[in-house]
Amino acid sequence: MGSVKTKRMPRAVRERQMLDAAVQTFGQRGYAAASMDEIAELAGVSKPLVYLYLNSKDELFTACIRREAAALTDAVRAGVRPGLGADRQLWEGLRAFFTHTAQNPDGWSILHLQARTHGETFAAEVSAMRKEIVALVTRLIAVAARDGGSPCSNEGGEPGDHPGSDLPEREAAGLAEALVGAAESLAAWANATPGVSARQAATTLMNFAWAGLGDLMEGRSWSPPEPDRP
Amino acid sequence: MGSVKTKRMPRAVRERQMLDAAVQTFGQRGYAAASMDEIAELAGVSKPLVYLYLNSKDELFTACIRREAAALTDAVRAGVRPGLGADRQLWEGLRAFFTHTAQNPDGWSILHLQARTHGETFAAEVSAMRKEIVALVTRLIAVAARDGGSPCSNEGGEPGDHPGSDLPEREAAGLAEALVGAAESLAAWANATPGVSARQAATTLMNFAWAGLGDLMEGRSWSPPEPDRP
Amino acid sequence: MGSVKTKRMPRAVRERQMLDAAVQTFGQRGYAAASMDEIAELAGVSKPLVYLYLNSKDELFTACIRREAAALTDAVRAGVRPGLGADRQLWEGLRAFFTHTAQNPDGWSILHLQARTHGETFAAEVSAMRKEIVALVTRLIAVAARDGGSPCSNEGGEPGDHPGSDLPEREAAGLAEALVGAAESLAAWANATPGVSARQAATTLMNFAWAGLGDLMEGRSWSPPEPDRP
Amino acid sequence: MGSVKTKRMPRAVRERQMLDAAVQTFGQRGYAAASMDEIAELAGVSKPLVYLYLNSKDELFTACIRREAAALTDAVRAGVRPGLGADRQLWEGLRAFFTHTAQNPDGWSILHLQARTHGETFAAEVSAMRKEIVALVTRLIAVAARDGGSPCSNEGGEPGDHPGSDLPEREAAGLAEALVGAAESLAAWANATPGVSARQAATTLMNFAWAGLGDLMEGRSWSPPEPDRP
DNA sequence: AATGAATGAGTCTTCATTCAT
DNA sequence: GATGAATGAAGACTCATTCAT
Repeated sequence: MGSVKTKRMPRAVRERQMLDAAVQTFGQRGYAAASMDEIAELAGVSKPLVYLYLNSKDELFTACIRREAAALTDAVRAGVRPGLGADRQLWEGLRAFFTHTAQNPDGWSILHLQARTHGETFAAEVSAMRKEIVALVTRLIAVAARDGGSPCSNEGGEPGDHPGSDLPEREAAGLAEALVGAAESLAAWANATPGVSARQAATTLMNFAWAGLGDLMEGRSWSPPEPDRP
Repeated sequence: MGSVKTKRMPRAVRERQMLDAAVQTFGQRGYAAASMDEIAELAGVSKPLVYLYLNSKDELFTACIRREAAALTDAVRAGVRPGLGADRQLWEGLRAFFTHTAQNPDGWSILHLQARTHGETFAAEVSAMRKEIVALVTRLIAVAARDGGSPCSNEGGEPGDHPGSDLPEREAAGLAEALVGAAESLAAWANATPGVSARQAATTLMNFAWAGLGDLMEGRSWSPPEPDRP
Repeated sequence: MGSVKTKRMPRAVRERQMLDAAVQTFGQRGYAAASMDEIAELAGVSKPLVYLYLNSKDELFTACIRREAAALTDAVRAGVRPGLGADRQLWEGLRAFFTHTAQNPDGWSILHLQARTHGETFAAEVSAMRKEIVALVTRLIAVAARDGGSPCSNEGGEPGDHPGSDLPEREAAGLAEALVGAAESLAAWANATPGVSARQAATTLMNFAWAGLGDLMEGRSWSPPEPDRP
Repeated sequence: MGSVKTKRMPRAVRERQMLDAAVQTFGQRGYAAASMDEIAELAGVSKPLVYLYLNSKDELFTACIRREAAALTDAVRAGVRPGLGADRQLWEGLRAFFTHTAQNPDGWSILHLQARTHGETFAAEVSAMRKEIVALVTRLIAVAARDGGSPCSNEGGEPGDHPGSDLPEREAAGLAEALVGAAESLAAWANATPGVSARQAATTLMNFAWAGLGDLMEGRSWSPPEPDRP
């Protein structure tokens, strides 16, 4: 059904078809609710062939996760070119992220939702990728903080203008985590809200985040009220 | 096993035991992987009784979602008391959120992960709650924008200082979405990182978000570079 | 089919029915060729019930082996009453053995054939039983050897007549092994040859074995020709 | 893997390789548990080739049985040379038997265990071979009985010494059956017990059997006690 | 109010077997 | 002479769900 039932194709091609079908099915139904029968039919293949090539439901799912994770990180990394200023890098990275997730909703569902809900093994697989991205963002934030790059400016900012407040390690990690979380959430929102483009989602997030980061680095920070009983 | 097998308890009590067991099981295993057998055993009841009271797996899951959603929104709303300044309201809301999710990891897992991965019906249930919270946050943002509340200040800010730039409807929604997403992400991070308290998570998020919102309302916004080909 | 489909029976009864059906099916088809479907149907039960009570094909098979092994050893031991002379004991044991195997061909098939051909685990289960019987026979032989019981006589033999040649340990074990093997083989033969009763099979084996043992103990033994090069 | 993958070999050779692989696999795993995949891989051939040469799993198994049965009977017959005395013939036959089974454990497993547990068709195949051997032994016993060969003597015995009690047909058959069964059992025992050679196994059995036969032929026979009610 | 007994339907997985080249 | 590609059929096992008591 999923594709014209052409027989006798080289293994590599068939394997790709199967992964495509699997990503779609897992992404829409979830790991447990997806049946191997359904995947096989969608791939235009008999079930035994799926097993011959991919061994088990577990391995098939893992293969999906790996493929989609690689595709996503590749896309993001392709955006973040080291030559640019920190804000520009972040902007491009976000844009790549929103574009990719918008174009691969099933893959994104696998990474963002499905893999996290079905056993530590799968979750760990995604965790690795997420950590990589969080680290990348953390680095960008740290660079911005060091350069003191007035992040409100569009340009990279003349380095050395302000010394930049060295953000504590964990603080930066927390910020990166928040930013990535915000991005993940916006991705879903953008996909679900008609008329919101990847560009717009990225802009919203940049506005939200970069200004806050700027203030932070310049020492203007929000501090909580006295802990309950003064 | 789950509890001492006391016979003949009033229905309300039994029902609570079942929901407790169900939340725990669904939260940890996921909807599909959780078995009615396991839930019944954990509740210390026979399976037919679970069906007698809650009719089906679907309804049981829905009941869990509703209960946990109500508990979470109640907790958050209890924090956000209308009398305070917008920033203080946001701060208290976030603190309540992080505290509640830290204390109810299984319930949070159901709302954040499980319900979203198993069919539109369940997702819609959570969506309703989420929208409520996003609306609440959107309102806070709008208020701050109108009041022009320099959100950097700890206090509500003297209203009327600046007129406040009316944020476009969708922009506000996007920001709220981002903020909620960031909060969700930080909740997981705080739960998983030893030594990060609900207070700290809330502070991090306030720092991240409030300044950005402030800049935004004062017209200082980040704008994207020329769309590739001018 | 196997029995009138009466519903709602106490667990113990149903379990017996299942074991009966399993012994019959495993005994006739072999472990691998027997299907759980077939067993369930023969037992007049649905497959899930078989799994509920007996957990898995492996455990079901093991349960069959244990039950049949116990039944066989019980039968043999009931025959071999310690009060009698060694030859009489052997005779009664053999008769019990041939009688039991003739009446329980499926059980005997499981012990003698099926269990030995499907994995060490099952084989070990039977091995234990077989060792027990071989030990019992070995003991009888040793007693006869000590008493010097002229085994040709019908009576227990006046003990002390001849001192009896202490057979070497391994020699006795080999003899016992041979005797048990001969018995096993004769059991099949008796079952397959119409008109051969358990009594006759036992008599044939006693004639075959007892005299040889007697000669052996009295020192008259057959010795092999010169090893190859005369 | 099973052998260096040399291409384009004459059919006879390939067929032998396949049978070798099949005997090994069937012997160790049993008919049902052995997979054609495994056999093909072990033979270093693709599966279709196995089918091209041997048609089906059934036929392949049958071919194994036939080959191994022929090898075993050939070996035994080569030992039993008609010129010798009956006891010597038996001795040589047994020695050949134990030697061959020790050297071809997989083939022996097929004949002794596997073929008997998987359907009448296969069992019949082995049965034929077994009958041949039992007949051979029966003949030896009959000859010994006629010659009155005091079977305790090492030599053929002077014919005509005692007239020899004509053993009833069935009696002889039963004895032969017992002897063959004992041999089969001892073969397994010898294979499993380190330090027991084919020679020793044969000696043990000769001691066990020949003396008994001797007594029998000289009229000294064991007779059962009165049938229950004296 | 509560449960032991029971099952229909479906899922993952494997295997003997065949084409097309 | 030989194989990579492919499948129909079947089997072990599980689960949500219901009776009869």
